Amino acid sequence: MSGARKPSGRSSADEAATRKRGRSLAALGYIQPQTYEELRAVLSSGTVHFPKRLRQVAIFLWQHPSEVALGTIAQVAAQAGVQPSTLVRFAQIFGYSGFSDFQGLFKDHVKGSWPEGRGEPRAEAEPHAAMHFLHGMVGASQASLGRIEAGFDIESFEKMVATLAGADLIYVIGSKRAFPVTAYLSLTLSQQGVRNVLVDNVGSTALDQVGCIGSRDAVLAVSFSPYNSITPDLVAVAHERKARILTITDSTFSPLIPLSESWLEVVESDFAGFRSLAASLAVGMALVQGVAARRGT
Amino acid sequence: MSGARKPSGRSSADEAATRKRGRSLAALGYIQPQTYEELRAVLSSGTVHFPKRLRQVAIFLWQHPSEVALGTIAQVAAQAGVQPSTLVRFAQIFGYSGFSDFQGLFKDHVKGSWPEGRGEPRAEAEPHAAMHFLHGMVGASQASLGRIEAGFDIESFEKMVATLAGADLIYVIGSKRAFPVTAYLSLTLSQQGVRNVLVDNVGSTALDQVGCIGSRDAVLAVSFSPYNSITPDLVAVAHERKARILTITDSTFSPLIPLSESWLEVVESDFAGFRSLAASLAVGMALVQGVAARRGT
DNA sequence: TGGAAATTGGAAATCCTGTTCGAAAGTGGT
DNA sequence: ACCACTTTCGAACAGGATTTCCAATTTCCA
Repeated sequence: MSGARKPSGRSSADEAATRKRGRSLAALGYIQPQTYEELRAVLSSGTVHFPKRLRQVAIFLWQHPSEVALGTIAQVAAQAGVQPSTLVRFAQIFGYSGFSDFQGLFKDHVKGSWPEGRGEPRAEAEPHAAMHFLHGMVGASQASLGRIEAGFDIESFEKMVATLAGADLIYVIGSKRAFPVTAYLSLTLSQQGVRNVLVDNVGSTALDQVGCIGSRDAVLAVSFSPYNSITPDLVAVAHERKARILTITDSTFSPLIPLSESWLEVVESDFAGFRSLAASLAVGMALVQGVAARRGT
Repeated sequence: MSGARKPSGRSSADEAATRKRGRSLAALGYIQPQTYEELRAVLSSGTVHFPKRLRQVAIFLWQHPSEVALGTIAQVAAQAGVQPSTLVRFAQIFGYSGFSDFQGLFKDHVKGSWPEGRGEPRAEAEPHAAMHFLHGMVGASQASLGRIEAGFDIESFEKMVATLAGADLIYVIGSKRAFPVTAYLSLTLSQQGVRNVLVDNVGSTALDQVGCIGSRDAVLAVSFSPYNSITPDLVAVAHERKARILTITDSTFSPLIPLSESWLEVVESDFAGFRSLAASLAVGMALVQGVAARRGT
């Protein structure tokens, strides 16, 4: 619906609005912005002096484009602190027949900025394509980080620290995307003087390594979906050998959870299919610090 | 907004659906995914075998999340090539009362991945000591990320992408703290179909590996201070063999810079001696994406 | 300060969307 | 080949969302 603007309805509504309002804002000669960037340009030009409520709307549109794109008129109005009809009026000032039409601008923008994971790797049309992706990646990382602290399971965290600190030897396990995390965990643990084994499967010796795990050892496993790596297998072996399993994973569906004594959920955002590791690393560092602090005493 | 799912409505609808469908798909025990990542985890787990139309839906959801978030049910159905009611059924299988509820998942995801004026810098007091370090680590990561975009050297970035895209084979080099970064770089490059060699020095074969570098190859080196690792040596060898050297490092004093054709400075913050890798990873991902985009044509 | 014009708030009316339901078409097993 | 069951389709219905309209309020100018 909203994606396709109907030219017929627009022009008639436009005329009607202009006729009725006489020399009001609509007559100031704003042409209908055809893209989100055009709209931003108009809003930021500063030449427009809106009355109070409409200014409020403009500010909200500026600051929360995604809310506008995703929400219904009622939701947007509530968040902006205005009446739904005010939004419609705002849209009409810019020559649109109504809010839905106007909203299409925002939807298109969000859609366009959202590189679909699908086939066509659109040739970078814009010169700032590189910056845009970097920005998106930074945004994904920050989103991941921002989610950590809300609803963080401190209890599990404390239990994990205690178990790790009490363990004889710590095995750190993770493959594919999780491997960078485990590599850094292992490095920092060693730097803190905490003995550990990074199960990296070099030489395909991982199974033999975990075959040596004893009941006084702990396993720190990191695993993300899809859970098709060897990590679940390795952890299963460790579990059979009565090691204490501690897991960092990204959903409650992880096959590691039933095997784990404690676990933490860390959800990473992605941008265009490239996933952040920022949150997992931060949580991991916190674990290492906690363990080092306990051991150090 | 739609983000707030109504628990009351959900449970009753859930029960009703389960009762009616008997031992159909809905009874297989899928719990309602609460986040988009969880949903992806389920879909990618491969354990689910949908009938034809529903599989079609699953594939479309996977490939076009933004269309789902922004469109109406009719638009989504048309693009996916199914009936609107099929989408409703799909949503109900996962325990949602209908499509609107289900769509909220996608809206939240798009909103979350959208770098937007994040609201108020919530200044909640730390209720717990363990949280303090986590908070510090998150802060360090965010500080690192925040510094990237200011003063980012787009020109160098573009040159690096061009060189990498034109290279015959890419050698990725990094030790110690930089290793997690290079490991992830190598992984994502491979996933994008870009051939590369991760010089990990397993078996102390790194020098022999770089001894094979040719003049049409490129080296992507990541190095942080103190520069006392093996990385400068390896890069020096590569430089002698006329390979094109590209560097990500954390200061202009890095010994790699004189050897490099282009370089990027990425400064990471630390907290209590634990250094973030968030910025380096974000920049690295951007590089990979750029290379994949160029090669993809 | 008075009055006219512009702006705003709110409710009613309309349009459209999402959901439900029964029938038809597939599918697999005996 | 038949039967039971699942899946898909399409239309009717219900509910919400958007728009319109008018009264109330505010602003601005004389």
